[in-house]
Amino acid sequence: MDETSFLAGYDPRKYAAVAVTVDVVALTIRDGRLCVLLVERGAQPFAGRRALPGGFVKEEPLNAAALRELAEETGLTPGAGELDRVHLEQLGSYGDPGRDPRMRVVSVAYLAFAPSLPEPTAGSDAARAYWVSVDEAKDLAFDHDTILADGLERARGKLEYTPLATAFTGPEFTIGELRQVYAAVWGEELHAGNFHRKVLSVPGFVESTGETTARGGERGGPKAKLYRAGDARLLHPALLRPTREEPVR
Amino acid sequence: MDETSFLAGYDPRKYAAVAVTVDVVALTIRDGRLCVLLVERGAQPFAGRRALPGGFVKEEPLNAAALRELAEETGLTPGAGELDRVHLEQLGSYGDPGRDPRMRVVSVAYLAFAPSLPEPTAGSDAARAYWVSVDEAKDLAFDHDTILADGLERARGKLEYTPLATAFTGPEFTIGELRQVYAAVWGEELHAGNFHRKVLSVPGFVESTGETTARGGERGGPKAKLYRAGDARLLHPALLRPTREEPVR
DNA sequence: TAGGTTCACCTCATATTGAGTAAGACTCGG
DNA sequence: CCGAGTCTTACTCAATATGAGGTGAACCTA
Repeated sequence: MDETSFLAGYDPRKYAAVAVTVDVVALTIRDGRLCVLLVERGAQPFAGRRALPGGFVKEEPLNAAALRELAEETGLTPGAGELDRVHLEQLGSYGDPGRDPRMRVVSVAYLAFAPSLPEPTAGSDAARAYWVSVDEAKDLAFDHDTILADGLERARGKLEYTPLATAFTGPEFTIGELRQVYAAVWGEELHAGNFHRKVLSVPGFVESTGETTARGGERGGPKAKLYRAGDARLLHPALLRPTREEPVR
Repeated sequence: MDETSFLAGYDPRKYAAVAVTVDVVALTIRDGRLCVLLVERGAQPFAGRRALPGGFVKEEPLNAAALRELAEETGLTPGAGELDRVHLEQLGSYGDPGRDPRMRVVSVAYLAFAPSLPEPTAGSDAARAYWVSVDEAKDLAFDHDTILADGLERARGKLEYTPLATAFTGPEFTIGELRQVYAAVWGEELHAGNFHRKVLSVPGFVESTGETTARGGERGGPKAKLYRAGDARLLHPALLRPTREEPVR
């Protein structure tokens, strides 16, 4: 059988007993705290419970579906530049039978890093969406607790060996702001002097704009130099998390 | 319409035009070369082309589907212990429209590390499967070239910060054998003295059995001490690849 | 037995890190 | 306007990790 006649007699519906969705772990930093975008579910199952934003994949690539869902829930429009600075990467797929009580659903999870975005405005799909500190994001619907935990662990690791912390800041930032991103994601303070030395010593991590902030910090301190993201895609050597005591056994 | 209302009263057979498969990048080391398990496709599309082993997901978890496909293609039986030492992890999902000419197929790719396994025996499903040096694994069906490349990059990275190199060896191994695993996966020789020092200095990487090999190496040299895998799940500090010259920009 | 190979150590120079100190520049509250 | 407190930036110093190379003895094959 040649390929043409094979395709002609092929019935896709024969195999399709599985639905494919995308779920998005969208992270941002608000007031120095790492936050995740959640939606309130309106219908069964898990009605009233919070969940990660997501939905069915249409005739589009998987990452396009994730970006579309993110745009719909935040009320921001892709293509208008608002989501250009969002970093999006695939996290993994979750497809255990029974993870959705109605049918077999395989969900492709995505991880997004966003600069501080506005609170989703009412009046749209996004009305049910809001940012929640990751510490308070528990008891989510489906297996979204697991997906969120995996996303957080991935994010923490990514900050070690990639310059993606800059995806959480504005286009220009100070070393202190960058340090606060690391502190929020890792959940611990960093030694300011060593961090400063390290960031400037890794080639391609940041580049100076030659400018400084117009004012000092809110609580004092001198004007800080401004930087923008460099062209490195990997940090070498990496910026390792402070002593995780013993390595995971 | 949100996910919930969409799913209510949903008949998957009626609408779903998407199928879910698993594909497996199974790696092993044969004669000092990193090899991947490929199958020869017998049916359209891509009949006669080589492809990664894989197939449709049944009523089972995704990782179980991957292990089942691996077992079917190698002729080994899960549960009989032969596949117990195989490390299996999810690599990622590939779902671009058009990647399969028949219909929308989302494939969840898995990465497997196996000790040197026998050549798949004829007479079974596995008759069409064989190990191929990764250097010669090109022009695969579907987007399997991309999946393989992603798997190789993941494997190379995993060796840096996890003790998974031991998944390529037998239960007991010498430091030299372990070094050859790294050399095969990374594609470059390592400094024997420094490697030896490093492996023994990382807590939990390997533990001594107190035994030595019965004979020296085939080409000379003293009997080597034997080790088994330790209980660490992460290497700290990591065992970094030799200078990748400039970091990836 | 000769020659080459490998293992298990070792040294030494250089990088990198964690911790602490310090000089100024700046803010805010009084 | 003053003083207390904050923050940036830069420095030192010790401990640790890495890259390169060397040594002696065990062991193989020829």
